[in-house]
Amino acid sequence: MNRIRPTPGEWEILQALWKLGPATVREVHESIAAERPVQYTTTLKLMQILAEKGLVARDESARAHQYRPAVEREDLQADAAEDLLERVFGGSAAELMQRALSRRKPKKSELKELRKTIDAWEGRKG
Amino acid sequence: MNRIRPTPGEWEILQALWKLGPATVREVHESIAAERPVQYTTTLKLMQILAEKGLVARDESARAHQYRPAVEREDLQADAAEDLLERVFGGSAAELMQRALSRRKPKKSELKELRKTIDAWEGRKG
DNA sequence: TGTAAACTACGAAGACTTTCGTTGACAACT
DNA sequence: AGTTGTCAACGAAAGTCTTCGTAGTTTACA
Repeated sequence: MNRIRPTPGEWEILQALWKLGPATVREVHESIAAERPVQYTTTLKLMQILAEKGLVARDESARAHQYRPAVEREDLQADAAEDLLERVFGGSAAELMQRALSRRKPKKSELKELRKTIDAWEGRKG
Repeated sequence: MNRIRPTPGEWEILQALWKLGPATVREVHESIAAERPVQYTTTLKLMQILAEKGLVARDESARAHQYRPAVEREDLQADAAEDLLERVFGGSAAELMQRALSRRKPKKSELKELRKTIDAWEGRKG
């Protein structure tokens, strides 16, 4: 029940790690710096904090440490989604869905995918 | 494009105001204090901050000021949902959906409602 | 060997958030 | 009039988050 709530900065690092696979600070930093201006030591610090918190693991055998996520992406995503669902949508998934797409004119393919997700549920359980 | 991001404490107040309708600090406070322990002045301070930020309006003509939301609930919810969608789910609504319900065994009625929401979209636009 | 480059570690500033105590005004009651 | 209760305003402490500079170490190489 106790949710892990990475900060926005921490999410950014984690997303980069999931995208890159095990990576050094330098690699993560360049991935992020391609999107927005940020100093190397800022990225480093965030990654050290994540390591302290146990959200990433690191291999220190090489001089440039290798980092990798130490938690399942799906679990963190579920934590985040549930948190929003409860705090902001009073538990109504339909409302969450509706608001998430309300300003966005979802594509047909997206709707199809959503339908498929729901079908999978229906099949799995009532 | 610039999203309004109430803090968790601010959300709590806003939810109470949407539930209660225009209300005094005392009323909001008692609604919240029924859920968790909190001092009156804490609630007051949050509401003053919300007023400063323009997220609530207040009528000061009576001694006990009357507060009401000054922004649309739907807009704030959309801001919050979009933020999560982008930051955590890379824009994939289907994944958001899936994670939001993954540990929850959604009820049939809930799935039906979701389907209805999607149908509404399909009808409104492709 | 000595200088430059690449790293990690560390600390700290500045902003934001939450929480609450204190103060002073006003009101109600005795 | 004096005491008690309710209210808004304010300030400030404690915690968190982001950001970056500085220091010190190791590696590369001229």
